[in-house]
Amino acid sequence: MLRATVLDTAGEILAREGPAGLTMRRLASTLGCTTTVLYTMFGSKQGLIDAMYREGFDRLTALVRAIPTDAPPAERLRLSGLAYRENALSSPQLYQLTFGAAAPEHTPGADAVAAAERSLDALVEIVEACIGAGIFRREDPRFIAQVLTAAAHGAVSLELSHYFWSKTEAEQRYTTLTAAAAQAFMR
Amino acid sequence: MLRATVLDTAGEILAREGPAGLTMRRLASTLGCTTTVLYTMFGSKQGLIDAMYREGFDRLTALVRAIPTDAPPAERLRLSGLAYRENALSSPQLYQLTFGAAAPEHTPGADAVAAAERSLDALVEIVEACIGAGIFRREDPRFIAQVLTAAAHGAVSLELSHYFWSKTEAEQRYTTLTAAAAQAFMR
DNA sequence: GACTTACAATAACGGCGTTATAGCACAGTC
DNA sequence: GACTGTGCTATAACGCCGTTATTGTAAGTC
Repeated sequence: MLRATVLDTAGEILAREGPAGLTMRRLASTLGCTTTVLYTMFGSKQGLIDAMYREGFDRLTALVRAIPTDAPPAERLRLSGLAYRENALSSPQLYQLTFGAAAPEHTPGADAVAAAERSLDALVEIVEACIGAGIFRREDPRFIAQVLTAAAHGAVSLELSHYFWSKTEAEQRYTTLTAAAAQAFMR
Repeated sequence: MLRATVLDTAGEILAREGPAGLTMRRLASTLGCTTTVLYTMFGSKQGLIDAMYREGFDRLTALVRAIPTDAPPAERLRLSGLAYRENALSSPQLYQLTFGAAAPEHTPGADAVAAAERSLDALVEIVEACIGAGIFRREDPRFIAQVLTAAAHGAVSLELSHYFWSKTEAEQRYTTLTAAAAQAFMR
């Protein structure tokens, strides 16, 4: 039983039926195996969620890293903002998992935290490029990246809360807020 | 058995032991009653969560409404931003409940949605005052309030995610982001 | 006094995370 | 070839969960 297969199937169940549908028994029966296998592979359900965590962050990291580094810094920043939202909307359940909304009590392990850090690092590099190009003021790039992430997360998170406000203005709210956050650091 | 007593106790359990500790059986035994009472009172666990939802939003609404309306609009806006964060930090579990992080799958009922709307309305009024005072441009006050809320939520939500980044800069991130969001609508 | 209501106690249903037990198949090693 | 470990299987159990049904009791209302 390949680890990647298990994680893929878990992701499918999560996307199709939500967090409550993702149980160890259900995952095992979908895979055609027993729960024992899952417990030897991940240790616990928390271990499984942790692994999905990692995958969710790694996916975002890959998207941001796919932006050509030779593009103008402002364009890289814009594209990373779009990538963040598109990634979240394309697999909302996984997104809510990575940001604690789908698995409260979780307390991610060291691996998951490291994956989250790596995802932030990708944005930090772009922020540094913007500072180098004179777009941003010379401030702590990590702090800037955190504020930008908070802006993106706030808009996307409320957009995904599926009962809040009209959908039609969601994109406008997102671009307005992320642009406002970036503007705050421009010289 | 008073409804308010039940909700208070549920809130205490939630705050003390987190979402996983809040079970119907546990709540009943803490109250010294049987689960039957809870089910006749709330219909289901979802009904109970819905009621807590309402309470969480009503609390925020009350805090914002407590800001004196004769204060300068800019000051009212600043105070409402502080109130939002303080309310979230004072009862983080309830905050995460109201914003879907502690009870995924929930799909709040009409009452809960109405309470959320009322909470937004309180901010809309302040935004309107800011427009009237010439601080904000003449745009849809509801849209402005939504973007401001998204900014506040994004910063607080990541602050509460308890594994993300350093705590020490949390306040600075919050004020920076909310100020940036407000700045975007100033003339 | 009859009737409704709110509660109590008890028990059950199926599902959950998790663990234990026991057995089977195949790899590598001596 | 025998031995050992490893990965899997099947089965079952523990205690918890949300939820419901049954039965009974006490208080308040008409």
